Amino acid sequence: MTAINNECLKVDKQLCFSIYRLSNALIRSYRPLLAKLDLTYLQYIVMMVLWEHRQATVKEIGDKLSLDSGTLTPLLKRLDVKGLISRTRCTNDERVRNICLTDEGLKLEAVAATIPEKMQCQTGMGYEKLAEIKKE
Amino acid sequence: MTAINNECLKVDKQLCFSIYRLSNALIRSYRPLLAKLDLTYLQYIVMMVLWEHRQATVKEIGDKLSLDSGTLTPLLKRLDVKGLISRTRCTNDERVRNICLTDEGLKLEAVAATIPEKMQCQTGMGYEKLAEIKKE
DNA sequence: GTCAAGTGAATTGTGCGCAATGTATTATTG
DNA sequence: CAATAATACATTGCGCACAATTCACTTGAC
Repeated sequence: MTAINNECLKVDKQLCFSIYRLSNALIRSYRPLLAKLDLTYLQYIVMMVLWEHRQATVKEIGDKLSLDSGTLTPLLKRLDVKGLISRTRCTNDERVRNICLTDEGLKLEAVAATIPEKMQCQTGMGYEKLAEIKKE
Repeated sequence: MTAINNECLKVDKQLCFSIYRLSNALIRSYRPLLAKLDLTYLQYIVMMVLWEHRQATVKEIGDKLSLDSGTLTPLLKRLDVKGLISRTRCTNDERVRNICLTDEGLKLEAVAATIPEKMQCQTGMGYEKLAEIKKE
């Protein structure tokens, strides 16, 4: 009953907020599984890139995940402290960091491999529908 | 060619990560519009609850948005500092905070009302598809 | 009334997200 | 070759998310 009362200004109608809430909820549901690996969800995603490519630069990881160095640098330091990766400078181009899996990081893939199937109630369904929305 | 090489452990196949990335991208696209209101996306969402209900307790806002007091308390303090809300204690139950719009907070609705239509390229389409996925 | 349990917020600490800035290092241009 | 621009990270600072803890207050059992 106000001057405005715009339906579009109601939370329940917001597509963006629905996706935001869903994203939080999904990551939350990963948490107990990932606790066994001592990884956060984003750390798990970064490890996934490395399990697939064995090594990568910070920029390559950032491009792949749409994340910048402000997010990745501290995260990679934490993975380094955990002993899962090494962060050496490239000899050709000293600006570049070469992120490599350690043996321990490599071994973790076997443990992580059990996670997707435990989450498969979410994954596998609805994926095609997502692809459409993703195009914006 | 490793022992594991699980397709499910590839980032591109991850439904959760697609949603996470989409959520970040959508909120990023709101940022320039919200900068004119001096609000973050989450502050905008909380204001939306208040524009609709005029007042609410911290718990009510938290239930509506699936957020806890650890997130809301500092956010509400910032809205208070901006002069958009007041945070009084309930007289019946001193534990409860009553969050109310100020006149300035109320006025902001008129400015905010222009945002949904500017974002309507995203909103309005794909909404039905989302509803399916949201059910999990 | 008194004690125990429950509830609503606030606090603390860790880890993102991201803009803005800084710092080497490399590439380019005149 | 020197000056400039571009590149790859690192740093800083703010604002979420959320688990865990604490505090104040209320309610319920006796």
